[in-house]
Amino acid sequence: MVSHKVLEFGDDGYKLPAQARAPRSVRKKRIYEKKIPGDDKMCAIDLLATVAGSLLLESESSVNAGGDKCVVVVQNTVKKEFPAEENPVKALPYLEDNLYQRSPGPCDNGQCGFSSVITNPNHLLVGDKVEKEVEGFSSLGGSDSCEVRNFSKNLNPGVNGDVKPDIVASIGSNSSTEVGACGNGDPHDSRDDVNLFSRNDDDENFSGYIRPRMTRPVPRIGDRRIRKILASRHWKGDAKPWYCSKRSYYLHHYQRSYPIKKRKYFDSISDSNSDDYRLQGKTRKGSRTISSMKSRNASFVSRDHHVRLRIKSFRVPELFIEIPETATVGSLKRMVMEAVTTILGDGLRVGLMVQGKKVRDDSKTLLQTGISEENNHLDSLGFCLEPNLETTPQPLSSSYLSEHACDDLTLCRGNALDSSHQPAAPSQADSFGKLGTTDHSRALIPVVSAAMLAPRPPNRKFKRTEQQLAAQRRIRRPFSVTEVEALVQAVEHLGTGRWRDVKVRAFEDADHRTYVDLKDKWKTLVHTARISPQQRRGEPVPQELLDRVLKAHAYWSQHLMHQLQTEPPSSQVEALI
DNA sequence: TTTAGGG
DNA sequence: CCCTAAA
Repeated sequence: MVSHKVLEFGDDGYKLPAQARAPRSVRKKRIYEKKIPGDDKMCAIDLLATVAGSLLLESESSVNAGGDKCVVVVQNTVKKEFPAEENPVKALPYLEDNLYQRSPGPCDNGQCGFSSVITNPNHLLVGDKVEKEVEGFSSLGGSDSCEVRNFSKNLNPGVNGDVKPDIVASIGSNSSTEVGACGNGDPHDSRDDVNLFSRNDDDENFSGYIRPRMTRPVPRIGDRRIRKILASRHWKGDAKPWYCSKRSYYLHHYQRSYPIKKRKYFDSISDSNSDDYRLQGKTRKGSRTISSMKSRNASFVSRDHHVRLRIKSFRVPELFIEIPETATVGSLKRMVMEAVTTILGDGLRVGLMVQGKKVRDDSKTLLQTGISEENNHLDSLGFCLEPNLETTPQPLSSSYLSEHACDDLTLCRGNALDSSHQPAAPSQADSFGKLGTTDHSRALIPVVSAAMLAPRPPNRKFKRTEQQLAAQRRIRRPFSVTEVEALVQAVEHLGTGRWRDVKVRAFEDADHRTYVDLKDKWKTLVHTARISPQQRRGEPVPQELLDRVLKAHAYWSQHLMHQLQTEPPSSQVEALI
């Protein structure tokens, strides 16, 4: 028999219902062993999404909050509040700063992730199509729902030219797999930020957002966990959302930025990408801080009532790959690629959570939803990426991708490269702007855009679904006579209603046998014992064992009462046997 | 998370 | 083995 190695990538801390999604291997650990602290945070495939929202209150000038990889700007622009001819002009400087005035950052290995730009339809903040977009919005009748306009902007220092779509996965000690964006985490571009950094992180739960990250290469495969398991699911598409827990809050006042970061569930993550999120268990305090700051600075309230959010990096969920030891490295790579591609290509949609509740009504305004600087709901805002299981094809033609996505790309690039629009810090623009733009960002945009915007090719989808099913299904593992013996013995003692105990008692070390498996096996054993030997299939089970099965089954059928209590007296068990 | 049952 | 309603 060929043994398999199950490579486990990633641990986002996003948890799915164990029984529903978690790979059996993981599930088993969680259920029976419970030995690994934090293991419960493992999620199966759950894709991605680490999202951090950051609130930015209005600021006249640029805010170089960019300390991290991804930037998402959401603006709840309302038409009447923002005359078409005015908004873009105002917004542009800000955005440009945020998106492009970044240091190349620690992406020295050239592996940058992507960031997202979310903006109102009438408020395309990037690119030379602003006016057009605004006009278009006007005709939309003031829809204020946000939509993803572009999805990816990362800085790739020093690299020019075409770069193929690339996904960077960082595999850390925490098994975090992340489509990371990096390379824009440099603080140099903001003096105010520097001040922030001088601040003690332990103080007030602040963490200098723009603190330079350690230049650790994103992909770290060295300490990934490799668990040898006989069976494990590959990964499974699921409707469960991958909630994001990372959040960052930024309050910007004039030229200052006051990054406030909070972190709720990712304390265990040690990846450098998350270094600046270390605010263990201080979420509440952080919120208070925000409030106090707001009260102290009335001007924090945006004149334009914009809500600015920052979403940092979307993660690729944990991947589980089962592959024979004899497989080639190449095949392993292909498997990983396939898994990642499947995740990204299977269609994603953005979910929004406000105060723990999902906001499904896309027509609501941010104000109505409570996403506003005027209230405290900001600290409970979260985005998540979830699989788009809709069967209905999205109204986007396939050409959308090839054209519009590229347009967006072009927009980003063009703007990014053009530093002349950046009044706030031209020098910085010169320093990093030209370097940092695009290549990598561009690399990821197509992928992500495709995932976000493109309709899934029906045929391909179907095919993949089948593939997934095949990949998900655990391999069949017929019970050996030895196993049957162990099962029968355990049931004789414990009864037929305590499969968990049976598991612990007799199959503790059999990772691939869940209590459900044992229950199922018992069921088939009983059935097998009742049918004629001619009708039985598979490896024959000794009649002696089948007899015990029937005997035990009969016994426990008569002792359901006791079953819940304790084992029957050994004498009875003896008699039973 | 487990159990209990149908698929 | 899978999927899930229930507890």
